[in-house]
Amino acid sequence: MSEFNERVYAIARQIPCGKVVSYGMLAMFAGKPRGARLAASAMMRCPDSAGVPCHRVIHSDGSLCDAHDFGVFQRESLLQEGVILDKNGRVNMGRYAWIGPDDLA
DNA sequence: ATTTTGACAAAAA
DNA sequence: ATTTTTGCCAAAA
Repeated sequence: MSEFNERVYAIARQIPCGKVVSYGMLAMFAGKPRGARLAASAMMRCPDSAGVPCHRVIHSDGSLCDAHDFGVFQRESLLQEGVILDKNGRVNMGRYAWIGPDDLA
């Protein structure tokens, strides 16, 4: 597994319940400022064994993922964690965006 | 080796 | 505010 992917998973595991991050931010925390799509590819593997809360990673504009099947799972998971979605089904990033991993602040 | 393909995102329109 | 275009970068075809 690439160094980048490892870091992506390690960081994603730190996302607290009830919070979310964009693929872009996640990529940035993992050291690849322009790797949003790569972070997405990594998440799509979403190793359950690694306990990665892949449903907490969404689009930078607060909208959820387009892939239908995953999108549904993601919406339900977030709602269950108490994340409120606006009438357009989007997350208020100002309120729910995760600040970043411990070893970064 | 070249082209296509994403669970993306910032910029332009 | 919403839709389209452009740029991204690794993996798969």
